[in-house]
Amino acid sequence: MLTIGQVAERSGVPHTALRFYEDRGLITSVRTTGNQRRYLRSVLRRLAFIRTAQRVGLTLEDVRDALAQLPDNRTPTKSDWERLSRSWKTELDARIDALYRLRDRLTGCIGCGCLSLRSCALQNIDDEQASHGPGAPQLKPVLEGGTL
Amino acid sequence: MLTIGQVAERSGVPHTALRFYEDRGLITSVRTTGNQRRYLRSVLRRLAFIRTAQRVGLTLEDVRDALAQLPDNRTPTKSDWERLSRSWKTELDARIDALYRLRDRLTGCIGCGCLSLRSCALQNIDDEQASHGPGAPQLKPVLEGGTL
DNA sequence: GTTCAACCTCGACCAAGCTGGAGGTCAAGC
DNA sequence: GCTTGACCTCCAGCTTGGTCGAGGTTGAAC
Repeated sequence: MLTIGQVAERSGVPHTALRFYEDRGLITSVRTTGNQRRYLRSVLRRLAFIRTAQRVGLTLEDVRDALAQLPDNRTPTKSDWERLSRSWKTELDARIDALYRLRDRLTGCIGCGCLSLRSCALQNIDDEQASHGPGAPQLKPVLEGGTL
Repeated sequence: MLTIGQVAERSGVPHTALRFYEDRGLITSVRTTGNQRRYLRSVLRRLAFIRTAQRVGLTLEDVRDALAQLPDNRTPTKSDWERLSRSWKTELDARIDALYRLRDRLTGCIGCGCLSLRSCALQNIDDEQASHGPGAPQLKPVLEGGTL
């Protein structure tokens, strides 16, 4: 069993954040008779998961919901993992796609020579939209990644 | 030139957010003699860029810094684009990698059968760490995506 | 020339994701 | 048994990324 200080040191997550995560139900601890927190080593894995997920733009609520699917005090079954994985895969795939589009639009734009606002496809997205006729909102699909 | 209402409708970005973005220097407008905002159509492209970037976890400050590299009132040169692209590519690549690892750990875990805490690699990351000896913090590389 | 939706500013407020301090307790070492 | 650093519980405050409402102005249409 690890103290909060040991977990903070090993995980690189400040003790203040550890209490905050516990408060929000992302991690759990047991208490000593003197009311101090003690953590299972498995909390380090959860913390790695949490921080990675956060770094790629998922909220703590997303993470909490995902982790809630994993049992705390029994061995996770195959279907535990399947449920967690299924629910995340779609979201992660969508984010990966969005990143690719963002990156490729940028690097692609170098390739195109991009010396003019008039001749660059990236520059002229909204002109294309305008040419579809006035009035109807056309940006939504763009925002979803269609033609950024 | 578009009014704030037209931009809001076409982009799907609330007018409150548009003023907020302008305040933070992410977009610009010109004013009518009566002090109302008018936008170039190119603001729609910027908004698409902003929302996509946000969705994948970049901050408005990241976006502002990137967009600041693009000239507002002249045609961007090839080197304008190269600079923007270079500075983002590394960051985007890193985020894409992190997402892949997160996703593959999850889906990979289904494949492994994962019926036991003892036999699952994902479950045992921290045990491996512990086996490197006590004391030294080992999670940082995990957090960076090394072994989640 | 009046109407009225759409616009303006400004400041309060919100939620998420924390940090830091005050004031007090625990526990391992001397 | 006393010290001292690590721990505890509040709770206030910070930053980011906005929203909402009050109170006033603009401008296109009738």
